[in-house]
Amino acid sequence: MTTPKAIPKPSLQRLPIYYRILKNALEHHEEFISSAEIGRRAKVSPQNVRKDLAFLPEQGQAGIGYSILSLANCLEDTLGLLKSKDAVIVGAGNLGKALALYPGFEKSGIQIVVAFDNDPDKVGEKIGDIPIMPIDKISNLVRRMKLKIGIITTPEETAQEMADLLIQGGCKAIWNFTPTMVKVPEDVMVRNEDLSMGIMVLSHYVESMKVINEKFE
Amino acid sequence: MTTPKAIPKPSLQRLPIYYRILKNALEHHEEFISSAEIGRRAKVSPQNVRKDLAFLPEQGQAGIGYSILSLANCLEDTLGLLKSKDAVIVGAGNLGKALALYPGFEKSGIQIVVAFDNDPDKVGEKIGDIPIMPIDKISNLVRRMKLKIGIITTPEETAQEMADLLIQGGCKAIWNFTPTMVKVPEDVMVRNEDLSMGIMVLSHYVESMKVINEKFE
DNA sequence: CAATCATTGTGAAATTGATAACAAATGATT
DNA sequence: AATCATTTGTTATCAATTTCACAATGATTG
Repeated sequence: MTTPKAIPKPSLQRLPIYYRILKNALEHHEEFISSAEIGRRAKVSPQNVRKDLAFLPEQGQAGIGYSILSLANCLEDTLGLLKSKDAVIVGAGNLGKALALYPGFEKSGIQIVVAFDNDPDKVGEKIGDIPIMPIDKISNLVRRMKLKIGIITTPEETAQEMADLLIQGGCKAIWNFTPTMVKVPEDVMVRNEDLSMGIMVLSHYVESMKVINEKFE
Repeated sequence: MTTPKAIPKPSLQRLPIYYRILKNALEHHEEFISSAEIGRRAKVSPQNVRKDLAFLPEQGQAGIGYSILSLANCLEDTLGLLKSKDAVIVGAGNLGKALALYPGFEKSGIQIVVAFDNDPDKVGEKIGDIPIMPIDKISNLVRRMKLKIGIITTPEETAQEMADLLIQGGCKAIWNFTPTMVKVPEDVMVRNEDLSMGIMVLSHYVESMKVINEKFE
């Protein structure tokens, strides 16, 4: 009934940072934390932290701050970290392997349950405990296992094709590590994580700084 | 004298997307492209595309659009993709290896020239052609080789330490793949690429969608 | 060659996000 | 019990970004 007002993207992207800080604080047996302290650690202004947290049902206590435990639980709920979710990786190259073995996913409740590759040498092998299957099984398996999250780390030429197969199988969220922008229906979320884009931005910064420095050197 | 007005961050982050689209169009032997078409492919409004491109020296032609070749060249210049730049990876784990071998960097003019790790078994080995050196050599080597770009893929506990060493050696841009927010001086750009953050955002989407779907199922 | 069409560049308006400011709440202190 | 310092939630303000609207421009057409 009361649509829980959608969280704006910038806020949503900061929530995982706060979550990380809270988990860390918990390990140090802290109990309460102020927006000022969260802000210091996350490099965000305290006001901004409070604004972000205002989107959550959890409330802070004036004079005290936020209960770290409650807030962390609340974030786990909001970010959907509690229910463990299964995901699939398409492309068992270096990047695919690295992601499959990335320890951070488990902490986020993500479990990679299967990988796909078209290389016959790889099919049948395993990445850790994760079996590698041929790509013509994608749709079927994704559907049968009710997987909703697909990660694409193939060469860019096949990215769209792989995305189509995943969606055909019922995937609703796609994490695309290739430089192509894959096209998806309205109801599917795609996050393009083109790594060379990141390097271009850094590259621009280093370049533009050189210009400035040349004046002074 | 005339400071070439700094490009706002949101615009800067879209430029690599446009660049990718232009390169793609070039391969299809297209010659001119309109802001509307770029926008369609990049999922950005045409006005916004024009505003972004207005930060570049390159101009479009009314009635025709932008010369794809000129604009691509201009972007290569602006993003510093022409001049090859050397970079360093700290942390020769799975992710570090995957990045070191990632083919996309070369296209962006980035060359990984050396990796560092504290594991004595890894030191002395190579990732492709890239030698792995002990971390106590970071500052020295970075300084001697005048490296400006550092990529951190160590466990999160050591991230800050590694960043400090890189900066001590003269690095001006740091790409941090650990979940920690590293602190850096004003003149150093840091890009935090916490992968588990990405998955949390997707995870949130899948969760929030479930709520909606449950109403209809 | 005039009229039309597609498309850019840009100033103004609207929206969105961030910061500042402050009343209300809470525990600590005197 | 009263006061003080701390810290939240919220409203108002400010800044950045995006969208809107349209005049200006150059190609195309009859």
